[in-house]
This record gives sequence, C-alpha cells and structure tokens, in this order.
Amino acid sequence: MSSQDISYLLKRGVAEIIIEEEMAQLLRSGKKLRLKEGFDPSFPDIHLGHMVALRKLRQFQELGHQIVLIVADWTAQIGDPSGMSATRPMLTIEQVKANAETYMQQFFKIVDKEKTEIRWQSEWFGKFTLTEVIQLTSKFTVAQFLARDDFSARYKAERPIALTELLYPLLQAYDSVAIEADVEFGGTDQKFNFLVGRELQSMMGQTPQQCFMVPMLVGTDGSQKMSKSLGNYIGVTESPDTIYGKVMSIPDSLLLNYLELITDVPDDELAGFKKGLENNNINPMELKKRLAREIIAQLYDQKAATEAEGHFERTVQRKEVPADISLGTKSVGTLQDYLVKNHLAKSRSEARRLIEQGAVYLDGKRVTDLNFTFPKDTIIRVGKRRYIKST
RNA sequence: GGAGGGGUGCCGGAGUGGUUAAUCGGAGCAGACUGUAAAUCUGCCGCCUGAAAUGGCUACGCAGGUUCGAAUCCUGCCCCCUCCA
Repeated sequence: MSSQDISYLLKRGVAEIIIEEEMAQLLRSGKKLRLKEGFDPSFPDIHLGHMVALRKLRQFQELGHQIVLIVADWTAQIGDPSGMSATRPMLTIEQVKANAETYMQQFFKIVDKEKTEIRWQSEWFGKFTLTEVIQLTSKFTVAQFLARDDFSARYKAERPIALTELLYPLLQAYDSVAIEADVEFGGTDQKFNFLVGRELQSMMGQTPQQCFMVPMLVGTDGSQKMSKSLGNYIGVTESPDTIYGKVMSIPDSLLLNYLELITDVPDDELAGFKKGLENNNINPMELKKRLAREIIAQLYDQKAATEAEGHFERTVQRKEVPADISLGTKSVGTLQDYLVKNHLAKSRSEARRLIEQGAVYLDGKRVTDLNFTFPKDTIIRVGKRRYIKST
C-alpha cells in the first residue's frame, strides 16, 4: 500500500502507536496481521466513544487484515481498574452469553462480521491451573504494576486497589499470547494493559504486539470521556432521531474533534471547517447537522440520516407539533392531575412546578392555572417537546 | 492483632443540639435568549395538602436512648476505607 495510505491509517484519529515505525513496516510487509480487540461482557453497550477504535479496525480489515474479537468472560469478573468502580458483580454464564450477543450485534454494525474471528477467554483460562496462574503472576513485580498511572494515583491517594485488579492487565496480556496478536486496539486508557501484553509476549517467545491507541472521545457533556455510567454517551443502537438530537446537543467546541474521530470527512475539508468556524464563516449548527448525518449514515443509512434531520428541523427548530402524538387518558379532572396521570410529571409537586413555570401549553397556549380543565382532543405540550393528546 | 477515618438527598460533598428539607458543585427539569436539544442568564429541583401565606408527612447506614427539640449527643449493631504489625 502507498505510504500516503499508511500515513492516513496511522495518523487520522490516532493518539499513539507503539512502536509506530514497526507498525508502518508491518503494513508495508504485506503480512496479514492479527488485530486484537477485547470486550468486557459486563457492559455490552457500544457508544460513539468505542466507535473511534472500531472504525480503525474496520479500515485495517478492509486492507485484508484479520480481526480477532475476544469475549473477555474471565476478566469481566474482575473489574477493569481504569474506572471509578472497583468490583463488579460476577455474571452468570447465561448473562455473559446474552451480553456477548448484544455486543456483537452492535460491533458488527461497524466491523465486517464475515472477516472476524471470535474467541472466548474461557477457551484458554477455562483450563488454567493454579500453577499456571502463579507462573503468570511471577513474571511481574508489584513495582511494575504500581507504575500504572491509575494504580499509582489511587495508591498515593490512599484509595483501595483490589488485588484482583492487578490480575486484570495480566489476563488481558495473556489473551494476546493466546491468539498471537500482532496489534492490539483500544483507547489510550488501555496503554498499560497493552504494554504488559508486549512484555508477556516477548517473555513467551512471541513477537511483541503493536499497540494502537485512539483518543478518548469526550462525551456529550463536553468535559468527561464518553461513558455509559456518566450518562454522557450516544449509543450506536439508539434511534436515528435520538442520535441526531444528541449530536446536536454536544457543545460546539467538540465539533471538529467528533468529525475527525468518527467520520471520514477528509482532512483538508476539516482544515477548512476549522478556519470557517474561527472567522465565523461557518454556522456551527449547520456543521453539527452534517456531523449528525455522517454518524447516522454510518450506523444506519443515508435515508435514515435525512429523515432524522427532517424530524429535528420540524420538532426542534420549527417547534412543529409532531404528526404522531400519543394519546392520553380522557380529559377529566384538573390539568395538574392530568399531567401526573399521563406520566408527564412524576408527582403532583412536579406537575405544579411545570405549570407554574410556564412549561405547559394547551393547543399552543400557555396555561398556568393548575386547575384548568379542557375538552377532548386538546394537544398538551410539556416542556420543549413532549406532547400528548387528550381523549 | 493494633490505631485511625468514614457511612448525608440522583452523584460528589458541607454541616456536629434548634433559625436545616438540610450550604455548595454536578446532573436533571423549566423559562429567557439564540444560528442548534451549543453557549449564556434565570428559576425549580423529597412527597402530600392549599389560590396563597401556610400546614402535614418522610429523610441524613440500621435499631434503640437522652432531650422541649438531634443529621448533629449516648448505646448496640451492620458496612466501607487507610495506616502500623
């Protein structure tokens, strides 16, 4: 492949590659590479943050390389140290299988299933003996593991580090040995685990894998990394309308970053956008719409993207009443009670608040009377976009 | 084994006898504004009652107790964490 293609593959949307020069050589060599990607079945939901690495995998796949997807059913029981949560509940085999199923459905929205090899950790760890576990652990020292920034930070802060957490990188590293990985893919938060993989491989007589790390995508809140537990994520299986809306709600400052990491908009075009935004020649809203379309087109298709855009323009921008309003109960009782009964408010207090704050419209007219009564076929709007029709 | 720290509302985190439904930040919701469900500003943000001032109930790990009155003091219990060994 051309050096230009290699450069794109190794630069666009990439945080760090260890070792970049070797990686480039491997690509030039024409060898079919084994690309490792692991996933923890405790969290089977894929969001745009995961998409960054998955899109890279896809690009490699299109060049003929072999993806090996590892279902980390053993490490799932340990809990990845990268997060705030320490221990996770053990999953039953059924749960793991169900989660793996859900995960793969999403995974193969981006990656080609036909060209993917799926392996379960239990294939190798299932027959591990204590002796082997001890042999594995004996290859590393506590100091080595304490070097990991997450561990050292917690250690310094006198926060707990579960013993099993130290095992996590080890098991993940052994996966690389088991499948003889040439490259491992993931976010920068995986760096330590990847490096342990390299070390272990070389100790066991294999060529150390290359570590391919993509940046962490910032979540819709604009500050923290996208994660399900923080609630700032956009899931790949969410409806086009929802994805569109959520994309439109990201801060403008994230625009270019998203375009770079999860779309194929060419680099030179991105440079143009950057300039345009700086000197106000580009309306961020328009660009964000483009971003939303690009994302939906990847996850669904062009048509879905256009439709979602139409939906957004009608309901949000022009505040039109949607065509398919769900029907509420009969128009009996006061407005306050009606909102509660139809789940537009969680409690009477909340219903009162909404009405008093002017969030409730009947047939387009704001109503602030709690005890207002109204006939059937009245369209009730609460907040910006929740509608119901009385019967 | 020893010493110490801690369990507060969705989350983080104040508060050590009343004026505390509980400072503050985040999240969430609403309003205004807007070129967007961006940003910004404002308000709300346990539940019930009332048009409203108000009133009532529930709440600060669990169970009791002291007190006119406790998230705050005492007793017991449960759970978590750190350090030393």
